[in-house]
Amino acid sequence: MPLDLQQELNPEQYIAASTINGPLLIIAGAGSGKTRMIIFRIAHMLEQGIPQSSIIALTFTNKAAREMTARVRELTGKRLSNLTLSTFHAFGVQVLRSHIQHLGFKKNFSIYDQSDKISLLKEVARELNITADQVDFYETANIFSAIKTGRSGWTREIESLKPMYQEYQEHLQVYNAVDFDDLIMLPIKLLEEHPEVLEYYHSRFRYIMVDEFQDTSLAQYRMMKLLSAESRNICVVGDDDQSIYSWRGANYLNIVQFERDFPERIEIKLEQNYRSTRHILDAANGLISHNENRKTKKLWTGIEGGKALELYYPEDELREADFITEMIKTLVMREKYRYHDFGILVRTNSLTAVLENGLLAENIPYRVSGGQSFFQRKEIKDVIAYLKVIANPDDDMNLLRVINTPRRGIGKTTLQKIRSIAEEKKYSLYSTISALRWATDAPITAKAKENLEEFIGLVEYYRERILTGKKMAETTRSLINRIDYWAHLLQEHSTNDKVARWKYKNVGTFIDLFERWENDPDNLDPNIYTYLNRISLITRDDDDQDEKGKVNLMTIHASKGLEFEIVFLAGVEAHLIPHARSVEEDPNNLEEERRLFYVAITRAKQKLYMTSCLTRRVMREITESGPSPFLQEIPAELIEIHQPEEDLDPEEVADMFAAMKSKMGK
DNA sequence: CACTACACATGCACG
DNA sequence: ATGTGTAGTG
Repeated sequence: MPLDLQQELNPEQYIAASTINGPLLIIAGAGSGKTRMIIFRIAHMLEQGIPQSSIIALTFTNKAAREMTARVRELTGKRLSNLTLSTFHAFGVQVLRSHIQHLGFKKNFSIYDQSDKISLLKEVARELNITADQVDFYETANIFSAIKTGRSGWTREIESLKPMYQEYQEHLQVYNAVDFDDLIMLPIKLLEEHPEVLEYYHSRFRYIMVDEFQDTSLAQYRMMKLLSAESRNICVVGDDDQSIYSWRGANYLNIVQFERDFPERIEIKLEQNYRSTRHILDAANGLISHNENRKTKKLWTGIEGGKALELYYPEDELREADFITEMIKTLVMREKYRYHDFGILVRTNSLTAVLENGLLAENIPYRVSGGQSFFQRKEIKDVIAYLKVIANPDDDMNLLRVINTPRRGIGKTTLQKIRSIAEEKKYSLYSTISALRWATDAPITAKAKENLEEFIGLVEYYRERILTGKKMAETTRSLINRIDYWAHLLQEHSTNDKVARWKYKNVGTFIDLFERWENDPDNLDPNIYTYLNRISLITRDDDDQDEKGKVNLMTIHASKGLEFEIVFLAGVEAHLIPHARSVEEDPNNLEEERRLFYVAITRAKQKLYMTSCLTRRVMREITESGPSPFLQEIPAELIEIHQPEEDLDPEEVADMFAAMKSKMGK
């Protein structure tokens, strides 16, 4: 049955979905049916006879990519093995897998995440005799990222970090490892410096789409521009008002740049909102109109009426949690809402703990997104580190992680000696150790040498088996037994074997996941490299078990793209939103903070409750808290304000104090 | 020389 | 709560 685009879409969506040639800029407001339009656009292209292999659609998260693939498959009923629908980073990995040898890396390269990166920086600092109190590694990592992606250059104040940067880059090369920024920058390098690579991608991808365009970085923009240089069939979809990732390099000015680079573009605005009531939308419009750097647009909705927004002033964060849980219970009971109809949004992750406690105390089922991802857990990272060393023995960071996990009698002194040899010869640790086996004058004790040989033997034995690509999960299980990881956990948590058991269970779950992936018939290329690349790209918001029947607790950032019948926005306070640190860093961030508030409001379909605490405990200290200045930018008639109770007599204060104390005690 | 226990500081806004 | 650095032990 052919698609009837005109029937399925509104007039603007229809033009957006049916215009497939030439550059196209789509400004899609919150809740305007953007994803649906994209799905139909892809389906329409396929129906027009464009081969799957010519289409590439780039998204921001794996989750979005997965959902879109599923929906296109559903709509077209086609198998989509040749359609490229992935994140920029996953596409980058794909490019590197095929062409990285041009850049002096081997195909079995490791991908370093933020924590690997920081370990490497520490290692580099050690070698340059820089101590931890001289540099902030976290900050340095961010500076290096900005340098690498071309967001900033070497200014005088950071010039002293230059040797460290060079050393960092050299180490990556020796370890045959790339960091997250390299996943974008190295493909750009390949496209720019190797004409045959550029030609290959030009002839392959004739139709390019980019979703969440407002969140693309300068580097990603360059990549996408390179890809579309020849065909000029480039469609970008975004909303400048929802650009909230500038700290990760996102630059909504790419929208302006696009208009310059593609003057022949067609521009379409999707302004009908299908999500929220008038009240909510008017509040959002009122707020965002205070931003100066934006494309003018006016969202409208056909959903009339609705209720006013409500603002409460709880005494402190414990009362805030009480208020929210009470309200949820009441609404579930009286108005037959389900738990999954509620979203509780916060500006920072640290605010979730108290709210979580409140939900727990009231037996309200909930799920938190964010926090540590499964793959970031220590015990999982240990197993992954073994696999990474097996896949790429030159990967020093992961080798250092596993060489003494569990303890095998290879201590500081021995390692220090090997490190200095490795550094001198510009070898990886693994090759240094391997070479040491034959050396008669090795400057290490016989015992240490024996231990090292045993370790190398272990890696080699498992490497051989894993690289066959058969029964990899089973082999991993055997490895975990062989090193007696269970004993290691027990010893590490000698006071609390519950923790040890829990962690061991996680390891089991990880291997089961690996096994399922390995045996998936849709998986065309089950080998250790593709698996490691895949899990390196998984981020925290990617768990797709969208559990029904649970209240959703998350940061505003994590809520982008989601919607809830009822939204609670907690901590609507002066130093939290706009976040003090953000504005302090750069006053221009104020507009981004406002966009963040805008995103929060527009998640709500029917009702928005906001809470602003009078006092809040931040790291031991109780601080006074004022309401967020953004509240005044929402038209007053849209908000119902519940003033705090004032002039408490001393007795009441004492009672409150006691109540607070007893709460904190549990 | 490896390993343990203990003191001590940090907690890194958002992925 | 967590990691990191250090002094003491076998």
